[in-house]
Amino acid sequence: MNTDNNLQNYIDKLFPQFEPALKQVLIESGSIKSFEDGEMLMQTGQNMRSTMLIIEGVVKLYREGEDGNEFFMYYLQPGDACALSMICATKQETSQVMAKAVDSAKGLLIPISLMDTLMKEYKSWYYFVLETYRSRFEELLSVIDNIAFKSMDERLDFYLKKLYRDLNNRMLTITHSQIANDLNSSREVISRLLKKMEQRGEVALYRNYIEYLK
Amino acid sequence: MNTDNNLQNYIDKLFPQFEPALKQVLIESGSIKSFEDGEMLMQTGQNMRSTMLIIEGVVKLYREGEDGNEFFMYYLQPGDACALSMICATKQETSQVMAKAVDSAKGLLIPISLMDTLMKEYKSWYYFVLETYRSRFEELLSVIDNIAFKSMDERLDFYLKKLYRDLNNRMLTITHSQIANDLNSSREVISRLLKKMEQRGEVALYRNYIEYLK
DNA sequence: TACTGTGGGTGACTTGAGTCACCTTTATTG
DNA sequence: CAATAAAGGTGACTCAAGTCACCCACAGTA
Repeated sequence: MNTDNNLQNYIDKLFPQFEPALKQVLIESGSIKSFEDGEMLMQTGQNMRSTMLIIEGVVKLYREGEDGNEFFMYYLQPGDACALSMICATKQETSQVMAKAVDSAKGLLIPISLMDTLMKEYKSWYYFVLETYRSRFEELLSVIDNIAFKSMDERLDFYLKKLYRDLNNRMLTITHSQIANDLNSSREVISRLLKKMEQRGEVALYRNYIEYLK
Repeated sequence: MNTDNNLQNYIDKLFPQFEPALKQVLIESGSIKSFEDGEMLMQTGQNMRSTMLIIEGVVKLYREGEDGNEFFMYYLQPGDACALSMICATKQETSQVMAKAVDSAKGLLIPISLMDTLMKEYKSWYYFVLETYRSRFEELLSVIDNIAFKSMDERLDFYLKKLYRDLNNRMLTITHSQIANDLNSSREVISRLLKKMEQRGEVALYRNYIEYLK
């Protein structure tokens, strides 16, 4: 299945802005790796040997607290790259975050040894990397806004909206305790806030999923 | 005062890793700008025409809430660069944060038109930029850790420790309400927590300044 | 069908932190 | 020196959010 042809298709579709020579290098040197539903792509403290471009599925990025808490940061979509893997790869640093596949996902692994050359030789790669940094940085800033300035009900609404947009589906298959986990809150609190949202007609609640109506 | 000779000294001292040719370019194309105590170097929404290296003083980075709240993120020291100005400069984006001079500060402005060339031509610049991204990204992650997982007293301790380390002085000339501002809390809360820290012998409290003892 | 595990609901309670009102101390300045 | 402003202290109150205990509903399965 993972023929060169297959990879070529992915790259053409997801990275149309890359120049042909760059695409060729990626096809020759990159390798596809598949991840099962819920599998970790990256763990806190893990050493990084390659940078990764997401080509299928959705990847969830978490920050891990000292006591094992998880805190959801953002999703990566096909066409996105892990900003941290790019930065850390160059410096041989270890990961500061956890990445988990939502459903199953596929990534294109690029050996770190290539990074310097790609940056130098291919303008479209250079801009892609900068844009990756910029958008992840902004995403982090909006995360900070939320936890610094907003209360739980606003954060919950923001979270559901992000879920709806990033997964492009009003039916959010998620349980209350998963949400509580992602927001570092507790199930009861989330349940109560969801009920209030339902009373305001912003969501409809079902077992194991939520319909987002805003 | 701002002779080429002066700038040469700054660059030699703060960026010894830069190759001579790069230093020469920076001297020829950069310009020094001075900021007074408390002056803004950057405002939310402002357009960026140049990237900035800090060469004197300390710069405080804030995130601004919708209702005008400020939330302190981190300090920049001489030898640091503003990561956001680097990223946004390339994309002609507007600033997402506020930067304020602590005491007086000096910055070396580099026109954005130079960025692409510098990245391509000078390896030491390229690594400098990547390292800037990486360290700011990590700083943001630790900010998230703090507000997501920690309670006010831990955040206060973390804040004071950062102040002590970054300004390299146990005597922290800051008022309780300034701290409250930076942590997006209120003066009374900070005063009470400080008093508890004092009782544990972790700080000594005076009018207008705090001695950090840990 | 009865058993069991998971998702979700709910009332009662606790607590960290923000707010309000009002006070004292200290520094500045006309 | 009196007036004023800013820094800081304190008790009382409020409230969002976390915790505890216990409940029911539903689905899978033995």
